[in-house]
Amino acid sequence: MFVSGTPAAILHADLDSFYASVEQRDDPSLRGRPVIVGGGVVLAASYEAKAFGVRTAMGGRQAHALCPHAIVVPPRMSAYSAASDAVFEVFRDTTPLVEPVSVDEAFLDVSGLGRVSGTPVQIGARLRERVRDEVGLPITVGIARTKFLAKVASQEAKPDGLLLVPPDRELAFLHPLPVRRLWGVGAKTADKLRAHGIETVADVAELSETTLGSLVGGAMGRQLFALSHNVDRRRVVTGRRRRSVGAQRALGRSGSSLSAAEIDAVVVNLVDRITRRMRASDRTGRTVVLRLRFGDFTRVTRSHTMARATASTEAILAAARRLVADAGPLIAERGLTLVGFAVSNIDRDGAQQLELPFADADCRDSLPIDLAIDQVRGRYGTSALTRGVLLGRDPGLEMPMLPD
DNA sequence: TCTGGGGTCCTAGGACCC
DNA sequence: TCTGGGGTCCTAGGACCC
Repeated sequence: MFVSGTPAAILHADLDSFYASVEQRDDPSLRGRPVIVGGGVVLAASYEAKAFGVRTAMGGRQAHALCPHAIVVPPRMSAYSAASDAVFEVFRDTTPLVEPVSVDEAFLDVSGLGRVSGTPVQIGARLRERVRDEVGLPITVGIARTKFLAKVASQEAKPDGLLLVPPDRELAFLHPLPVRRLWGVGAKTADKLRAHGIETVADVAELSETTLGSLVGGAMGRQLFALSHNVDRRRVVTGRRRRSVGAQRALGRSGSSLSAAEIDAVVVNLVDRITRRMRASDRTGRTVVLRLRFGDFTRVTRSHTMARATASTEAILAAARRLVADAGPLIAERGLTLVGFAVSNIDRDGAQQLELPFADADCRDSLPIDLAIDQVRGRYGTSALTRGVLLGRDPGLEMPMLPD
């Protein structure tokens, strides 16, 4: 039996109106005034703008109607990226157990830091002070025993707040909340639940797992059942690997009139951006996904899986062009308003390439580990997998034992 | 409400294999 | 000639998140 001296304590740290706060930090004339970052669409709004009903992802025209005196500034992505790095430095200085959620948000496991750093509330308060003093940004911290409760706590505490959910108050805190607060419940699922008279977390908690599953699908049903009963066993995990790398470009109304050559130029640019990022982060991928949005705002995806993982612009561009060519009739028929690509099936071990210790020429190629396993299995049978040792950049790595 | 850019995960059907 | 069950991979779409 595992006995821990201190109860689990998880912090959810979430920067407030991140992009807009960076703009207000860097330009004092924007402080205290409604600020909108973005042009056609609101990327971020300061709390002064939010007070007028302006929301993230809202169209620019609507935002202007709600708050005509707002100051609209173009996004400065590199400034946000630098600010994010500085904030994450404070996070990692607080505890090594940091799980990034996005540029402006992370979970921190501070269980067991008690003797060194104080109570979770003291740690959270100090974190907020440091981010304000050292980076100049407001940040909200939610503290609880689980990730889900910590996240809900930070949402409740915004802006610029700190909220602890005490272990003996968890259900009282959770049950009155609207279903939208449950992780994974968006507009569609909330509508579905409302149609059955389910409005709050307490309502969800009255249903059986089977009933929930029949309403919203198996996996979602299990998740809602667990969360509504305050069961969340997810750990704070560090070093999570990205599973896809993508880029997209909205073309506006003029997109429909683009020539094939103009579309190709966009395709080349997108693929170039993606493959640069893949090489910079030492990653390779096997599946190229094309994303299209049309004049009527319907969307489709098309994908192609290559024989081996790569970060080569040439190889990925060739696959990308083929996908676009195959979608030609659809594009001609419906008119294009957005084109994007993602490369997924990212090598599980990053860009680690391994050589097989077998004689065949094409088996001596450098292969991603997954593909190497497939090749060995196909060529020599499963038993070879338990004997072999792979050679390559990591010479000591043993072949994984497979269940069969 | 007239819609950006970056991601994650789940579902479901078909092909293929044993 | 007709047939079962289990598994993996690929493709496409959808919902959701920040």
